[in-house]
Amino acid sequence: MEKQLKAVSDANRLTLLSCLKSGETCVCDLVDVIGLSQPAVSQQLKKLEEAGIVTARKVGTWKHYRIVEEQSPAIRAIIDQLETKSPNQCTTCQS
Amino acid sequence: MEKQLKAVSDANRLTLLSCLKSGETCVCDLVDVIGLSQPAVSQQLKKLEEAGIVTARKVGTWKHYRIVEEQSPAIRAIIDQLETKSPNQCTTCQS
DNA sequence: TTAATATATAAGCATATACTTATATATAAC
DNA sequence: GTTATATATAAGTATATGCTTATATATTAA
Repeated sequence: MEKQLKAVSDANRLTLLSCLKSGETCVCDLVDVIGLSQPAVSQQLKKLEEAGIVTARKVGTWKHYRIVEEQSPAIRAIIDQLETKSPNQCTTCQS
Repeated sequence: MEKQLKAVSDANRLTLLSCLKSGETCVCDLVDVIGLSQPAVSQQLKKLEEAGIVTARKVGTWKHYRIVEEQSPAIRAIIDQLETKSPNQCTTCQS
């Protein structure tokens, strides 16, 4: 429980989750939204993944992240409480 | 939201909340449970208080902390998911 | 095969966090 | 008033966190 809560208790990671609420999103689109460097976003996504909150699917060079459906009630409630944010989709990585 | 999540994403503070689920508890009893120094517990309680998750009532030299009833769904769900832990009550500060 | 692109990992660094010990404050007991 | 007790605050320090830049890896395109 602590690990999952640590994973979501960060403004940037909450923003990532807001974006992922709109559906599967590739890393490059998330980078545009967050306004951090690509490695920073990659590292944040890794934390969310290690906590079991998001998962990823590789499509060519791209990687599409999404929120794991099955969640504890607490994590579910946190995600539900986030606004949904729709990042612009880059033209290259639409699958 | 971030502030509240940061406040609860710590093992010791989650344990404090577990204890407070059993009802109003004075600091000295919480110190016994946590096994940290008294100042450490005091500081953790302050974080929870500043996040609006707990509140306190002073009774003489003692201070009784309790969980704030009204909570956002997310924080509510987190607290609900914690087990209830009943700390031993010290003989002096029973009010 | 070479160049370009998407993502991940590594290393370094600045800031945040969470303890500790020491001390302050407030109340109670004598 | 003096002493003891409960709690809070302050200062110091070790570790964790979250960026950055540089580099590695994998895939695609030419």
